Amino acid sequence: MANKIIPSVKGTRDFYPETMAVRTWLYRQMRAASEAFGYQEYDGPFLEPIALYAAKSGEELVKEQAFVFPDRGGDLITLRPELTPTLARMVARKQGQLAFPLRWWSFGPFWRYERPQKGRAREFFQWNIDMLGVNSPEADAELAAVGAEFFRRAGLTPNEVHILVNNRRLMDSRLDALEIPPARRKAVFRLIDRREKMSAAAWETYAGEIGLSPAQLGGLKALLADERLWEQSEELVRFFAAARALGARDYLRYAPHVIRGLDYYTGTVFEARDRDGEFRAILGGGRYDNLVADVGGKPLPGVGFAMGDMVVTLVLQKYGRLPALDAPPAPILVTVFDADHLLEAYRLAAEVRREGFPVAAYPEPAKLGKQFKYAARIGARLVLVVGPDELAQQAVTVKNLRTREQTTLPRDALFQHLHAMLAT
RNA sequence: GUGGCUGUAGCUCAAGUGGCAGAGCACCUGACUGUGGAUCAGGAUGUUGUGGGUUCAAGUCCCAUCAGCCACCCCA
Repeated sequence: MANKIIPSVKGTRDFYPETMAVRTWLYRQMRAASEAFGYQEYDGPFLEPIALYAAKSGEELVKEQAFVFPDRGGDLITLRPELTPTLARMVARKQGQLAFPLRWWSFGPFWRYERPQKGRAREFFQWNIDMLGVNSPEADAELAAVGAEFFRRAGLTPNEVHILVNNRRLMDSRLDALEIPPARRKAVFRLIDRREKMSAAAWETYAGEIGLSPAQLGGLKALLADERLWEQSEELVRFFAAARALGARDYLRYAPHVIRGLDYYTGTVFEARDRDGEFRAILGGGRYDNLVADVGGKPLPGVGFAMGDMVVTLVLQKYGRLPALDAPPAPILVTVFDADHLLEAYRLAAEVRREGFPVAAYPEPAKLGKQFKYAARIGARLVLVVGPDELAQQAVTVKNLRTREQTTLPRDALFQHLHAMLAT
């Protein structure tokens, strides 16, 4: 029994119908938000050569976190840890044939060999959405607006989640002003990224370790405290103006400490969080120029974001926004009175199906009590019975499990009755 | 990859300082030889995550391992 069940692979999840319904529902909201802005769905292979990721991505993502294994021919295969390189290749291959600005979105599984924990598994689903071929703050704002649209459709309000925005070029120019050399830029970005995770003292010590002078540290702290820093960036000024016009401004907020981990972001970056800061980022994205050139295409600017299925589900649970997803497999169950009436029951089930109702038929003769109990278990609303009495009068018995009312009616009146009973 | 907590029937959990493994819910059967979620009466269930070790004796102690959770790392 239990000791014989082969365990699932670490960090993977079994999607029972209830959780599968959540995944499907998320997919539907993502689709709705994407298509509302004119984005087309696409997908790539789940298996990719490791070389695709060697070109870019964060080094750790490929070296430490990707599932890599040799296929039977000896080639190294990767279970895709992210979609962006695949997107870059797909675009590079047909660059001359595609209409830009290109708006594409996707939802599918990804794999990363990490230690599972809250909001993070080794196999997860992710929504990716990108616009390629333009380099405008307005395009950036549109992507943020798509994210906001998703939250709105999912029932998450600006009081519960927000999208924090910053711009790397802005931060670069400010760091220039502090005379922090480009060589140290990466370390300083990491420092900024970790501000809220460390104590103030530890953070300042860390700043000293990466070579910041007290004056530079002071300047940096002033930067990170300046909520109006964005007003000095023409890109961000236009970004917020466009977001306002798009009706997404209430979800957006400038946040000087948001910098994002991935190296390839070049301009505006953003991430969504629950406002209590309880969970990790719900989505993350930004402008990444030169991506397509990295895989051999012509240079092409782009902006996009990714949202995993796990954190957003936690947030939706926290705020009680997951809809009741307990739809029964079928609202109608046809019982099998006994072995002699099995085919009669099946003929009835087929007729009702042809009328357009989803119908489950009991798959073998069994006591009616057992079949009624089963009907109640699966959440069926109506139970149909054709036994000897009904057959003799060309009738069907219909029991409404909610009201417990039962009537026997002629077959030609059945459909009308079913429509009426299931209408509410 | 580093550190911490946890692991007992399908589920939630019990089993003073080591002494023959239990309850509730759920499940199955029957009362109800044409009817459900109610009631009542019965019933089945675990090599206590796995593998070693200490002991006369281990769910209970020790070691290892696996899994889950949490933090770090990284990020969705």
